[in-house]
Formats: sequence, structure tokens, C-alpha cells
Amino acid sequence: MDNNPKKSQILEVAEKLFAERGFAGTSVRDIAHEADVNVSMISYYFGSKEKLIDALFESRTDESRSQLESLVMNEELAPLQKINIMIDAVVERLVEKECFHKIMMRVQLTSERSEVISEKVMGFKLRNMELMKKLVEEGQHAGVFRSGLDLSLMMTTLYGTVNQAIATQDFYRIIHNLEHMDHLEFRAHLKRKLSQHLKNLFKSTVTNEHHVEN
Amino acid sequence: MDNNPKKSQILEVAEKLFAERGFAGTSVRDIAHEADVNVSMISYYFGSKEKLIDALFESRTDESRSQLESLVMNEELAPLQKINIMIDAVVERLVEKECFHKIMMRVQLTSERSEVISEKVMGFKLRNMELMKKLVEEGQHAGVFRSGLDLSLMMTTLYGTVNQAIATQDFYRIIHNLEHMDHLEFRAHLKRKLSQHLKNLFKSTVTNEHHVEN
Amino acid sequence: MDNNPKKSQILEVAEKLFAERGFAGTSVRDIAHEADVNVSMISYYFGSKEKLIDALFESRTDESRSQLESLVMNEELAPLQKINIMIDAVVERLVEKECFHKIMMRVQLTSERSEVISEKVMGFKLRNMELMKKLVEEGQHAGVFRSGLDLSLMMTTLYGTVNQAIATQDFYRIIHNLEHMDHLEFRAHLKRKLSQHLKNLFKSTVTNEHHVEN
Amino acid sequence: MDNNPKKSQILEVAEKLFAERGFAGTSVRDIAHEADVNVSMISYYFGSKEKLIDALFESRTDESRSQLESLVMNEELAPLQKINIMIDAVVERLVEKECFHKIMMRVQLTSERSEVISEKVMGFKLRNMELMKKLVEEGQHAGVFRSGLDLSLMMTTLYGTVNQAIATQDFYRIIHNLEHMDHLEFRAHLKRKLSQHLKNLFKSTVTNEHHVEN
DNA sequence: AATGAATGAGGTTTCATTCAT
DNA sequence: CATGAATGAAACCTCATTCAT
Repeated sequence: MDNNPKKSQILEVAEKLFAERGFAGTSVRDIAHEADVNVSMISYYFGSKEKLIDALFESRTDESRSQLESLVMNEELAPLQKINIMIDAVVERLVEKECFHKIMMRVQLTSERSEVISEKVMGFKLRNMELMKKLVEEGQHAGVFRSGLDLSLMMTTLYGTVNQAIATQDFYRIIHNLEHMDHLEFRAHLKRKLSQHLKNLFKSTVTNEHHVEN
Repeated sequence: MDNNPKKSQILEVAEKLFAERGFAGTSVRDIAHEADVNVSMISYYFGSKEKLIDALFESRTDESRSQLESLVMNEELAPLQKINIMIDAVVERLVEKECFHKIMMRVQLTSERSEVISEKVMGFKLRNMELMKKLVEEGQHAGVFRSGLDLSLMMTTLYGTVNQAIATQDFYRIIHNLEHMDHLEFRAHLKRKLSQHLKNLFKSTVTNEHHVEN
Repeated sequence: MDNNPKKSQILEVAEKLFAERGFAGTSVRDIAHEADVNVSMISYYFGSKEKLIDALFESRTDESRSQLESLVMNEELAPLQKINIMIDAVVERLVEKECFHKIMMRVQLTSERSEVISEKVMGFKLRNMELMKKLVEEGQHAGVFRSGLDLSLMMTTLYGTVNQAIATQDFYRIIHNLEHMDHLEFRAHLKRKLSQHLKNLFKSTVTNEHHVEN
Repeated sequence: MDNNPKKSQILEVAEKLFAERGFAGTSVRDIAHEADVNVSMISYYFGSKEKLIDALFESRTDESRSQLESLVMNEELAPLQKINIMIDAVVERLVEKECFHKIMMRVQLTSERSEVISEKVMGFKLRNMELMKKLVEEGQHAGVFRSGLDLSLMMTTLYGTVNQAIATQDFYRIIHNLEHMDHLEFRAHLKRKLSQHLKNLFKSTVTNEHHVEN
């Protein structure tokens, strides 16, 4: 990112605070203070608060671009293996980039988004959808996935489950008596559990068994 | 609620705007304007903006209290039937009370919540967890549910999927070319789809087949 | 006072709060709440907050009217005796009507006062000045008081000392380790001390000795 | 103060308005308007209205710190001379810093004060009390002051008289037909009169004559 | 005669941004 | 290029008062 240390610092702090308090709930003063830069720096570097979050989206979605693309192209893996790898990738990405994905969640809840963000989010989702579509069709063609699969609902479950897990992680810790774990340890634990859970969930859903149509 | 039309009107508008724009992103002016009341009415009736959202939580969680309790107690239904009914109930509740549950999602993302809200949300979740625990144990005792079920992950998937579906409903409409549907029609469609999807998902998960432990 | 219990109650509470927090620092809501009446009662009974304090002055200055007049007319007492009695009277009045005189102090500090209050205060002071003037002239005529007495400065000292004592009574209690005393006990103590102090102060000042003119 | 002209300007105007109208009776708008600065400057420089008056106390009490300390240490003056010099100093200070001492009076009348102010006022009074105590003990040791002197009552009279004179100066002018005098002239006159009056008052009180104990 | 609901003006403070340096 | 001072708009809230009952 621009190899300007102050700019990166601002982006990093903004990401954290936007995640914790939301966009409107975070003031540029808060960001400036926590990033240990002058308030005017934000307007100076990014133009405005609005453009700061745009830049954040620009920066963060660019990072993870095409992370999954190679997976689909891989010809050595079985369809179900690919699904599982993809689950791992999504869990990994969402949990590791917790802050950014909290912002994504907030943004998706919001009716009016900025041009930049809408476009980024939409592009991001369409691309993922396309990739998975290929993956699923491949499995269906191979006869291992059932035909009536609603891809978007599956993705809804995938993303929804991980997002919900991230949003309610404090509750999860309390319920499971994991308050002693440090952040890293817990994150690893959560990723493992989510991964396993989602793989089990999907295995039976994508295959031909146990299905009832309405 | 209090059989005071202005108060209810404020609460309703607040619910909608908080859902759409978030708490900090909604000004009391916005609420007052849209509810067609004087700005000072909000302080007059609720004390402050903070207490308004507290009152909103108070009012909305009270409404749905014990909605699910009778289900668990019912002795004529089979465990899996109960699960399915519960899925329907959750889908119904979250989709119909879309605004309120969007606020819930936002609140859960936020690090600092008000005393009242924290308590309500926590109580709400613990109660639901307890109810589902009973339901699951009943199924396990009857031998139809597998033993290693992680209840909290199942709820995470249930709520997460519905929440995600609500948050990304516009995307869903676009993907499935459902933009022609009016709001009511679409809601019915979404509920049906979610219900079916989740039932299928859970059916194979709660029963004894297809499972791999990590 | 009008034999209306609510009106009196309001006046009493207003007196206390105006004394403690000042006029602008006291809201009609505070008064209404503490007096346990509806807010609108104050406007209803008195017309406005401004007129409430006017009514307070009306009511309280009327009470103490002509309290001192008989003293001056008394022909059986020696001039110095009269001075001493007057000192006692002032101390008694100011200490016992602490709240009202705190308001008086505040009002005197304020540049813009209401018509009613200005008139009341001015009349009050002029009347007292006149009475004391007679008293002093009598003493001078009898040859026991010195001629150059500055009456207004003497009154300034008399009222100033008592007012200052009232205003700084907490400090006085701390300094003299009298924090154990209850309010009534302390008030009696303070009156006795002030009376003695002022009598001693005045005795030598009004008589012919020890004086230096500038 | 801080060599910032706008900040000083705000402090000066605030001092005047708080003196005239009280703290609650003065709005930050009033101050900003009269000081010819933007309203938000007050929060910007001082944080809040409350902190503005705190800063005022900080600034003004710092100014007059240890003004009297050297007097007590002086070994060439007789005790009574010292008393007289101290009287002059108090009269000078209170009359010249009229506005600030009006605020002090108001603050002392008020039950709830800010931490900063309480501390400043208390420290200020304790320090003065200590200094005068030394002065009096010295006089008692030298045999020229009587033993039963109540120091706090003497200070009450000293400060009370000057304060009362300041508070009622308009009345004084009317009584003495001094309305023609300009402000400076009158101030000089008042200081002279007060000084003379208080010296005479104290001379006979601190020495051994004319005293009656209760 | 008495009240509680309602109001608009104005209070203090925070906000994102700009400007002069 | 970078900054800290400064700003006006708008935020939330409290105020004294009024009005319909």
C-alpha cells in the first residue's frame, strides 16, 4: 500500500475502529489520535472520511483478489476436495481479516453505500459466485453433486456461519469456557471448529442423499 | 407498546432507520422528521437517543419472549419435527422482524453496547440456547441425533444463514432475477427457500451419518 | 402567603434551590420535582420563573418589614445598647433566613435584576440605612458616638461579615473542628460568635477612641 | 496566560460575564460573541464550559500566589503595621480584581463546585489563614495583640466587608452622591475608605482594650 | 382550577474539513 | 509536503412555557 507508513497506519487503525464502532460511530479524530497522526492528515491523504473507507476497501479487496481462482482451475483435486479447500480458505480469510469483514457485514446491512464500496462488494461477491458455480457444475457433471443445489444459499450459509461466529465469538467463548485462551489460540480453535462444522454440513448437502424438495 | 401512538411511531421509525443506517448513523433529527414529531419528543419520551434504542430492545425482545418455549415442551412431536418447526420459527421471526434483527446484528458487531442491550441480547441467546439444548438432548436420548453435536455451531449456522440472507437479499434478488417481486412476495419466497435449505442442512447433520471428527 | 399550600411549597423549594444553585442554575423542573408538583404549576401560579423569584422577594421582604423599626423608637435604651440589639437582630435574621439572604447576595452581584427585585432590595437597604442613621445621630447627639462615623461602611461590615460567615460556614466548621455539630447547634454557635465579634468590633469604632483620619 | 491572544481574550470576557451573570447565567454563545471568536473555540481551547471556569481559576489564583508571603517574613515591621499592610493588600487585590472575586463569592455560595475550583479556593483560604495566624501569633508574643483573638472571624470581617462593599458599590455611590466619579476615581476612593475603615476597626480589636467575652 | 403532553428556542459540544503557514 | 489552528454545521439535549383538556 503506497509504501507510505502514515497512510498504512491510518488505514490499519481505521479498519479496527470502523469494525468495532461502525463508520458513523468512528470520528476522524479517534482515528487520528489512535494512529498518532494529526487530524488533518486524513483529509490530506485521503480527501475525506468517506474516501478513507473507500480506500480501505480498495486496499483490502485488492489484497485478496484471485486468492481462490487457482483452486477452481486445479485439475488434480476431486470436486468435494475443492469444496473443502474452499471452505478452509473462506474460514481462514474471514477469521484472519476479522476487522475488515466486520466492516463488510456492516456495509451490507446499510442501504446507502458509496459508489466505490458497492462496486467492490458486488464485484467481490459475483466473482466468488462465478468461481463456485464452476466448481459446483464440475461436481454435478462428475455425478457426485446433486443437481438441485442452490449455490447462493450454500454461500449464504458458508459466509453467514463464519460471520455469525465472528460476531458472536465472545458468546462462544463464554458458553464453552474458553475465556482463558489468548486471542491467537482462540482464533486457531475457532477456525478448526468452523472448518470441520462446515465441511460436515456441506458434505451431505452437496451430495445426492437426504434431500427433500418443497 | 404503551398504547401511546407517538411513542410507537417513534419506535417504529427508529427501528427502521437504525436498521438501515446504524445507531450512530441515524440522528434524532432524522427520526423525528420521519416520524413527523418534534425533535424534543425523543428526549421527552425516552430521555435520550441511547435510551431510545434501549427501549426499542426492551419492547421488541419482550414481544418475542417465550415464543419458542412451548415447542420444546410439546410431547407429541418427534425430535426432528421439532427441529424443523424451530427452523421455521427462527426463519419466520428473523425475516419478518428484519429491521430489528439487522439492529441486533449491528449491535453484536459493536464492542461497547449499552447495559440494557447487552443484558437483553445475552439473555435472549442463553434462553434460546437452553431451549435448543433440551431439544437436542431429547433427540440424542431417543437415539436419532448423533452424540457429538456442537449446539452452538448449529445455532451459529441457523442464525448466521438467515442473517446473511437478510443482509444480502438484494444480491440474492439480482442473482435469481427476482427483482420483479414485490416485497411481500419476495419475503415469502425467501422464507420458503431458507426453511427448506436449513432443514436439509440440519437433517443430515443432526442424524448419525456422514460425520468426520477432527 | 396566600394560604395556598402548593404555592408556599413551591416558594420554599425555590428559595432553597436558588440559594444553592443560583437563579439560572435552577430549572423550573428541578423546583417542580423537589416540590412534588407538576412543572406547569409554576407558570400557572406565578406566570413565569422570573415572576417566581419576584414573588419570593415580595413574600420574604414583606415578612421582615418593620422588624427593626420599633427598636429605634424605643426611648428606654442607651444608644450603644440599641446598636447591640440591632447587631443581634441582623445576625439572627441573616443566619436564620440563610437561604433567602444567599439569594440576596447573588442578586446584588448581578448587573441586571428584575424591576421588582431591584426596587425591593433598594427599598430594604434605604430603610435600614435610615433607621440606623437615626440611631447613630441619637448617639452622636448624646455625645457617646464619635462624629466622623461612616454609617454605610459600618453597615457594610455588619452585613458583609454575616454574609461572609454564612457563605464560608463550611470552611469555618473545618477550621474549628465543628463538623460533628448538627445544623441547629452550629447555627446557634455561629450566631453567638458573630454577635460577640461584631459587638466588640463596633463598640470601639462608634465611640470616640482610637481613631485616625486619613 | 499561555501567550495566546484568543485564549486570553476568552478568559477575560468569561471572567467579566461570569462575574456579572453567574456561571449558569452565562452562555458560551455570549462569551464567544463578546470575545469575538467562534463558539466552538471555547470547547476547542478549554474542552468545555466547566473547564473554562476551572482554567480561569487556575490562571487567576496562580497570578496572586504568594503575594502576601513576603509580608509576614519581614522582620522590620511592627505587628500592627503588618496588619495594616495586609489590609491594604487585601483591599487592593479584591477591588482591583473585582470580577474574579465576584466569581469567588458566587462559587462560595454554591453547594456543588468543580473539583479544581474547590481545591483552589480551599488552598487559597488555608494559605491566607496560615499567614495571618503567624502574623497574629507574632503580635501576641510581642504582647501588643490580645490573646483571645478569633482569627477566622477577623478574616471573615476583612473579606466580608470588602466583598460586601464591592457587591453594593452602586448603592454606596448613590448614598454618597458619587455618581459623577468615573470608575477609576471611584475605585481609588473606595479603596481608601475601606482601608481606613478596616484599619480602625482592627486596631482596637486586635489590641487589648474594650473586650468582652461571652 | 389544575394538569400532563407537547413544543420550539436555545443550550453545549463534537464533527469533518479547510486554511495559512 | 505536512501541520496545527480554526471554523461552521450539525449533533444531542434541556429549557421555560403553552395548550387542550
